[in-house]
Amino acid sequence: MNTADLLSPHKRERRKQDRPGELLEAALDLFVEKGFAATRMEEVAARAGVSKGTLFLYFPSKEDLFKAVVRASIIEPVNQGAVEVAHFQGSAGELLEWMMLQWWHRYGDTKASGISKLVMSEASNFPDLALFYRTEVIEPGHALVRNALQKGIDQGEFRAVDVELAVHSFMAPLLFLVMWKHSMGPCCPSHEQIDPAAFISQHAQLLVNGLSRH
Amino acid sequence: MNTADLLSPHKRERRKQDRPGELLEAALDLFVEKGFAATRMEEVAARAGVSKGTLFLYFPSKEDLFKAVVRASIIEPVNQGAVEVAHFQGSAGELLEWMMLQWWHRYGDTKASGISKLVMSEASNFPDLALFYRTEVIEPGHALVRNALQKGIDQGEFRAVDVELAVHSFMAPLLFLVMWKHSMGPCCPSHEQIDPAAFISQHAQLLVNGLSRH
Amino acid sequence: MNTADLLSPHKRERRKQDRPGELLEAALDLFVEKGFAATRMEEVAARAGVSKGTLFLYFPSKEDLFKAVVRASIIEPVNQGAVEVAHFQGSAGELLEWMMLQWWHRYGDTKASGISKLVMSEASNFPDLALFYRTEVIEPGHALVRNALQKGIDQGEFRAVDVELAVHSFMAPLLFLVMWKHSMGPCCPSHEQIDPAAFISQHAQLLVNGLSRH
Amino acid sequence: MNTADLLSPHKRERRKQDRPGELLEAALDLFVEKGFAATRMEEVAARAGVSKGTLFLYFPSKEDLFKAVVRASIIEPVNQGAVEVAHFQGSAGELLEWMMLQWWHRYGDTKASGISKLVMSEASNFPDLALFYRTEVIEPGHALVRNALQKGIDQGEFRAVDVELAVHSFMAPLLFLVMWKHSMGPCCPSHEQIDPAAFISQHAQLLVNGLSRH
DNA sequence: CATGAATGAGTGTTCATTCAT
DNA sequence: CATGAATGAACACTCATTCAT
Repeated sequence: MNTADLLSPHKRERRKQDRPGELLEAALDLFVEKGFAATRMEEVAARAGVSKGTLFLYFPSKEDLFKAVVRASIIEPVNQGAVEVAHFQGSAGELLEWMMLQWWHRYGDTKASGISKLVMSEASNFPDLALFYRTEVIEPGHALVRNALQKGIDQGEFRAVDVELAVHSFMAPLLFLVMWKHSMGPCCPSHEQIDPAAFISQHAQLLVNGLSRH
Repeated sequence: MNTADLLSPHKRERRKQDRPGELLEAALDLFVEKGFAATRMEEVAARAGVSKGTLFLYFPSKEDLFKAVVRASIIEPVNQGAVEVAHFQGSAGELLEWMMLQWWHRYGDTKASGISKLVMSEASNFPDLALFYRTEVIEPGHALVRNALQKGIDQGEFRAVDVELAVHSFMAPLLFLVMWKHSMGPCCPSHEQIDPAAFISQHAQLLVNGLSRH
Repeated sequence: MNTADLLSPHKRERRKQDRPGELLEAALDLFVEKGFAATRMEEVAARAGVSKGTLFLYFPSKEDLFKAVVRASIIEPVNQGAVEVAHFQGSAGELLEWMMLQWWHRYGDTKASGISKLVMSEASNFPDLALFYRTEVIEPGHALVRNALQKGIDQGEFRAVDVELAVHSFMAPLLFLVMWKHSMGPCCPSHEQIDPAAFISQHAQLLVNGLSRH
Repeated sequence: MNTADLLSPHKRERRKQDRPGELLEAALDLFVEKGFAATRMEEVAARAGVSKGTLFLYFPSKEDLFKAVVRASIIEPVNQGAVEVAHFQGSAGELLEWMMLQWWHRYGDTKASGISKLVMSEASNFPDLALFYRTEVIEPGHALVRNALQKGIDQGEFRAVDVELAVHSFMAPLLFLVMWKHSMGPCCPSHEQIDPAAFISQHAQLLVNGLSRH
């Protein structure tokens, strides 16, 4: 046992405990990059530095691995978001712009956003996954936006638009950015790339402006 | 020879000319429904009522078939759109709302829109297809929107926003609708479905309102 | 009908009569070049300028075509040889050398020699063809050589060697040349090519010299 | 664990190490018997007692398997030959006859000689294999014969013939025997079979006699 | 727990052969 | 007779999954 081992004891043991996480990490990368079908179990195992057999020790099938990846990658960010929104100080318009930018920085600009692309891409082949995603991610997310909008309307800051539809007006550009980033983005020359922060800012201002009584 | 034969002579010959179209139709259905990888060539052939060999007679490989489906399904709507826009009479704001609704009725609400979802889902596996799609579909489409926006700005109807970003604000909800329709949509209970026309109308009005000088 | 047609009347008709020959010609080329399995019926038809269906009109199967090619390409040269040998004037040694050179110029150096390579390559898959080849080609050929050798022995020009074995000593280099020409030859740099005439000459002289009483 | 296991421990492991050899053995049999195209991978696997997948675990494609068979079957005999020739005592004539007989017993009369027939049959479809064969097999073999001939000439035992051509005079009957054995041989009645040793002996003597100064 | 050799069902693709026109 | 569109059996190759070690 050398110095390094002394400084980080139980190295091997910690490794073992992280196994599932490392496998999910590797799988997320590959699923996002190549889609479900084009991702080979052996490649996932190789990227995680284990053998093919070990991967099946933790996840009984490719489909299970896929679902586990989606479930594991999704839950955390959503909960975080709810907490932070609660502490926001400012007008409803400011809140909405802030939420969109936060969403991008905390999730959209993250590797984890790849699973949104994944779910949208593969939902028709995995209906139960789509259901899970809607329940755990979309609904809570929509609720946050819905509340902010409703607050703006109730306070007389916004006009009395259809809140449900307005929610989608706020989510659409975010999901669009995510899809773009994971599909067409890599194929575009740099001068045609979208600047996410600038786009979100302007889009939010257009919407807030459009919503506002004048 | 019976009456039917007299009315449609050369049954086999007529069949032959329609083959490519019938095959592309069947392939579109299946690709949209199950994605590229999960679609089997034999199933495509079967749905078109021919044998596996016949399919390969017209398309030398699965990838070629896929690309042909994309090209065939997309080129028509794009060209149509450009023509119709040219004849529109009205303000820039009215034009934009009209364009969005038209896009939905002519393309988004059509089976063909499934290939937009397909391309976004599979772009990373078919880089050349992504390039084609960007060049032949996205760019022309963006140009139409860009012109409408610029006209509105030039005429003093709109504020001087970043046109490039505003283009995405107009496209995002349309692509979002398409993705939703082909992924989450089928899993949602009817009362949570999005009413596309209503959503587009309100979104367009929010944007136009947000863009307008007051 | 134009002048050309007047000069060569029945052009189409003559064409029809030659069909089998043209098909066999095309098939010979391809079989020799690529072997039985790698030759596609469609390619044979294309080279002969007819459709695939027409080819099957004349030869009921690929195997039949192959056998017909072999049979057609073989019979002629052998008969020719026998006639010419009968008129040769000179010693047994001179006759043998002359026969070998003639064999090369009349057959080995000809496209038709490709079928010898073919037969040797594919004999195990077409036993009946091997039998036919042995009966129609090898036996008559051997008989000519055998006679020449026996004559030399009877006349006291040659020593009393085993004639049957000596026949093979005369044939081996010729068949070797044919195989070489159709297999390794095309892959060899020119400076390593064998000069057939020089080789045959020296080989014949070595054999005749070795056979001779001194 | 029983006695058998103690005597041959790690049964599976031993199996694994032998796999490539067993597969090459099975493939050699079938390639020689049926040619490259007519040999099915599944049959090779079956003959080696493994599944189709296992075969592809060791050889990535049919072509690779074929090339591996050629290399494995040929390299050994060639190296062996070179060593043995170095120890030969006797005249150049005796050496040449001995070399021919050795070639037959060590290689020609062996299953491995089937690949010489294979290479000649398939060379045009596998140009790189032909190159390999020429470099690794033909050239070294020719060098041995060339040296023996040159030695005989230098020592005054042989006349000053063209050595390069004489080399072919020695190789031709050997290759002829191999081709015969694998093509026409099996179709011939026993009384027409060639006695290889007798044929080689007489051919060698004819050549040596023909080469000698008298 | 971990390994990696082995499996075999599944799929894209080819091509000899048929037959309606 | 000639055509060429259509067929479907056959085969190379892949990869998720298993299991003896």
